[in-house]
Amino acid sequence: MTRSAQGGDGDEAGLGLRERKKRQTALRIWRTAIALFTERGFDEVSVAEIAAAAEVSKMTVFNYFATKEDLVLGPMEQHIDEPARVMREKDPAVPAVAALHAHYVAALAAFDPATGLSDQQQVIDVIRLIHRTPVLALRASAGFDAKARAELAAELLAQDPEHDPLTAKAAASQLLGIRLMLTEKNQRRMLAGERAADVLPEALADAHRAFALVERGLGDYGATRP
Amino acid sequence: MTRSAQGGDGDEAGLGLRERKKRQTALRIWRTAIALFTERGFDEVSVAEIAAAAEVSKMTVFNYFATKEDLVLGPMEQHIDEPARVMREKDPAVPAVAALHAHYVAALAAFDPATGLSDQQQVIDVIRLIHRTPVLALRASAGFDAKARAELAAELLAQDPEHDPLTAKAAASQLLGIRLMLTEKNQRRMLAGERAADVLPEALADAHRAFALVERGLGDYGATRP
DNA sequence: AGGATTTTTTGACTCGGTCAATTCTTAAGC
DNA sequence: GCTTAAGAATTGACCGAGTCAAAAAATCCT
Repeated sequence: MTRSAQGGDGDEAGLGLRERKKRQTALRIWRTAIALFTERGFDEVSVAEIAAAAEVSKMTVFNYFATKEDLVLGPMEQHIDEPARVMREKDPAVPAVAALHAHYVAALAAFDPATGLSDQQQVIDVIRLIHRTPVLALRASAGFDAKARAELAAELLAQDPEHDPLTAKAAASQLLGIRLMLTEKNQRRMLAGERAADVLPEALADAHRAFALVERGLGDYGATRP
Repeated sequence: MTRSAQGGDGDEAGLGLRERKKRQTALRIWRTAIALFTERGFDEVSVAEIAAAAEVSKMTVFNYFATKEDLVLGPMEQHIDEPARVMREKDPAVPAVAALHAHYVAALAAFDPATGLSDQQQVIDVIRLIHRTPVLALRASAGFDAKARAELAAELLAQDPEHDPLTAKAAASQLLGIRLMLTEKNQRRMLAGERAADVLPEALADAHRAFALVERGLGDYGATRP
């Protein structure tokens, strides 16, 4: 438990042989799993097979990844707290919608995989896998959202205790719902084979429209206009 | 005896012996499962135990309920299409927010279990079970929401093809997000032991505030006001 | 190097869920 | 009323995910 305190998080520098091997093993297992999954589908590959292909025992796989699903979703869970972080670090004079809007647009422009825009084959493979596997789709959209929503709501409340908890949760729900929806649309287009750069313009326009909708409200949406 | 129409059982009139027995078996299994779950927890009861207690075989349980989770969540899945139905049947001049707002308020006033307000012990037991069991909570909030959102978005689009799909999905996401949040708050208060009638006033006030927020938008929520 | 610590492996186990074949029950035809 | 065909329910065997305890192998520290 003594974490040799030298060196930052810089990939593998000065980490000790044990630590380095652990990372290598984890990475090997993960790569093997993704390769097998993309080749034959999530449900058609057993953990035992992955273990064999990665030349470890089944238990070792579960040692590194709590569940079979985490083999696919694990790497994404680091992005969960992003919205809350954006709120925490923003200029207090900037409204919540504007801050998250700006952050999302910046992520789009940088082709951050978390927005769904990415030309990396591995990213696309994982996205396809999630979309093809109901149980993964469920945990991806729901599991994340629940945690992210709670954190964002907590952050909103912490910043402005004048607001009541219900409003904070409602705001968090709306803001994250939009994000999720935009990301899903981008992902669908990437899966359809488009290039990220080609999708970007409409993705930006979509983001503007969607965030504006949240900012100004639904109004009389859904009613026939005279 | 052609069609033995005797039997004032209401539900099961004129259904044939076989059909009646099936329903009885399903009901017996369900009741047994809920009883065992509430007594000892979802994860601490095996399907084999439920089968034994209900005096059927394990296979028969899976015959009536596709998965163990469905033993708890199954009965709720009928309410999924409610929002889409409300939209379909509403006066075209009424905005979407207003229609769903009104419908939710009416459901609250009627102590519809789907709103979280209910004094029935069995309903509360199931709610507690879901809140206590992560995997159930996930499927309850997420699995439903995904399907309901898709249906509502489709209905919004069908009614007014002028609107673009993205806006429809965003609207559906916001409207259902609010519903879910309000319901969760009600459920938490019921689990805390309050009576539905006592919770109702604040639940109504919450609903008004939350739907108003969706109607008018977040605006500059989260920014420090001068 | 050598002992301590941690990781990996092994093998056995539980539980959810599926499958195929068999038995039992019910509905219907004679 | 008896037989027969259709469906349920059961049985038992099976698979995969995930857990556990203890043995075995690797790494770390002095």
